[in-house]
Amino acid sequence: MPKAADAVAPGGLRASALTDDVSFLLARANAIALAAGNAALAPHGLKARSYSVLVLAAGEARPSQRELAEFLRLDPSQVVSLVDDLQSRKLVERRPDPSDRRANVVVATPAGRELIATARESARAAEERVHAELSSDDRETLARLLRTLAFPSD
Amino acid sequence: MPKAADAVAPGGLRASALTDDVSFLLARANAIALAAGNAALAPHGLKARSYSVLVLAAGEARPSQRELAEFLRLDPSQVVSLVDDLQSRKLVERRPDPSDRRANVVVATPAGRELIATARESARAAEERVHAELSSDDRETLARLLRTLAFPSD
DNA sequence: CCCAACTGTTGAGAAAGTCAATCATTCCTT
DNA sequence: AAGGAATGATTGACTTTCTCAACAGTTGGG
Repeated sequence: MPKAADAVAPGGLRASALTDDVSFLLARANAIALAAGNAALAPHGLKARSYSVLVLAAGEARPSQRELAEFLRLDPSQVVSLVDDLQSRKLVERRPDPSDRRANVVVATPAGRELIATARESARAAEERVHAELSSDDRETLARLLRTLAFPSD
Repeated sequence: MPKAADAVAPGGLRASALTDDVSFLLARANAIALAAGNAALAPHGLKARSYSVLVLAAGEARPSQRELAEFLRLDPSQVVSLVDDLQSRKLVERRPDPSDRRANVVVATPAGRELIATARESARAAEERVHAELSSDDRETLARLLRTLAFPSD
């Protein structure tokens, strides 16, 4: 049994109760990944948030703002300013949803798709750095497990 | 009744590019776990942040504020107000580090330990709800994989 | 014995999150 | 078909959290 006071200082907290707490590990891993992602996206004038919106707007799904809010777990008002910003930079357009005139469909412009293409590279490189110590199998199972947490009741 | 086109709308984003992005899954899973944790801790007058500090202060490690900041990935000034708050509620004490008079060691009071004992139950119950769809093995491997992300270079 | 580096603290400003109110539209009920 | 309830987007106010720079006291190496 190692004395409490011994290996305490530099990594002493590593043996703490929180190290077994999945929520804490989730928070810390997320903080690291987020910082790396934001740093990698900054040269493109994006953050993780705006990058996510842009990716979704460039996809097939034609999401409304409410759907973006739900998917990204943001307040609808946050989506407003996120889309405002992207739209003012001509990366994204608000189109009226033909089937519901209350809703806006958010679609990436050609410029937006162009930016995504290059930004995605930076994002991928950053993620690669963060996951450097995980095998390809590990990454796959991690993605699977996180998916069941992120989207319950499957 | 949903129309045919709505098959895309509600869950349409689930097939999006982000669903394979581990960083995004990390962010969303964390948001869910954090919300559940904060809700569960609120009745005890705690949030995830203050709970973490209290748990670490109640452990063996006798952390300094700088160590808390590093471990929790917070700015040192955030730790100041976090500890200020807990100290004002007599849950935690600042003790001068005998080996370095610049540093404070943060230690839980008996009242703090008492609170942790009950709060931990709520936290554990909340985590149980979040992880309901994961097997015990899955939780173990998830913890292991997250640990290598959260604490690189092991 | 200095000087650079480090700890905790304060304060200011930016960013992010929360919440209620409003308008236009749609859905439901009768 | 008309009414009212519910929904999507937006605004604005407010709180919380983040980020930084500056500063005093302390430490340790050259």
